Amino acid sequence: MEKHEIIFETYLNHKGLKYTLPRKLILETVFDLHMHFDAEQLYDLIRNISRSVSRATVYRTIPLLEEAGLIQRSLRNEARDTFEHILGHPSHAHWVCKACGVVVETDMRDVEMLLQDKSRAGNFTINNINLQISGWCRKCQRRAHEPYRC
Amino acid sequence: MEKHEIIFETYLNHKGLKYTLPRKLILETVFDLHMHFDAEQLYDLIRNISRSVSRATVYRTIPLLEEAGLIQRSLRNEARDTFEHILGHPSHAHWVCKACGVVVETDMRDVEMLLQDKSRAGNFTINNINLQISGWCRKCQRRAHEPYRC
DNA sequence: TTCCGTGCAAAGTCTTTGCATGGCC
DNA sequence: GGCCATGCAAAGACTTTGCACGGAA
Repeated sequence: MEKHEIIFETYLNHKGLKYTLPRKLILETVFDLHMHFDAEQLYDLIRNISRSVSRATVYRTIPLLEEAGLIQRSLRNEARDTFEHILGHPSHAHWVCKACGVVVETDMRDVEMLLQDKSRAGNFTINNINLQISGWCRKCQRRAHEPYRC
Repeated sequence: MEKHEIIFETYLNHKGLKYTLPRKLILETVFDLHMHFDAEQLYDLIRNISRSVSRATVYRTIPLLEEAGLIQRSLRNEARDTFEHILGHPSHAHWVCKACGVVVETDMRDVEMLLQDKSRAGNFTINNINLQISGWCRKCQRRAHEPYRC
């Protein structure tokens, strides 16, 4: 049994809930997926595996995964809430290009150390960090210097 | 005329759009408000001033303010998109307590400098930075050490 | 028996859009 | 006239919920 499964099952037990097949399928799909996702994408992927998981269950399971510390809310894409799994995923920043939309992730352990210091000073216990930088990527640089991109 | 007005009007002109009264009221309300807001709150506030601005206009103006670089999307609160104005507002981090929901802002110019270095290395032009740290505040510390908050 | 889980469809909430009107150049 | 702005109401897009059935302890 993989680590994320153990965590999820432990979490569910603590809450008096059960590690059922639909929940198992959702968890596995999330951890097979090495990218951001939204509820609909998750639902589609699971549908490919099994017809027996409903959209409602997907929506109901997402907050559980969040509470268990396995996924976190991420950049909002268009109108949809998006998430990413965070187990064994070192802290990273998202650099989002406002012109072409490309998202690049970079390590941010240095930033994290800085924040850990601050959190000690402020008596705050960090659970997770979400750092998003928007601007213009190398390719779109030129456009960034125009007054307003039209 | 205040700085944000000049910026907005200039932006609108560049796009061939007009700095109308509803847009003026919305802009002013946003800059009078020193906190995060969502479309509905903004609409309510403007309603107190004038009956003559519709919800649709508020929703249509928000993306313009965003494009003009005057506001930015922020933490998503419940189901609503939220924003904050960013002119003359030094970069700051949001510390969000997962237990009580309190949000504290702190300076993050040091983090910003670090990121500026990285952006130069990666040939990325930063437009703005959104840093959100979730965890538990001083008061809710104890709960943070329980296995799962119920 | 009791409590939890799930699917389905309906309801809800926030946001976007179509259309007709009205103003400005 | 041509273009843009706006209100209103309708439509859309996601997400949440009510309800009834089914299953495990």
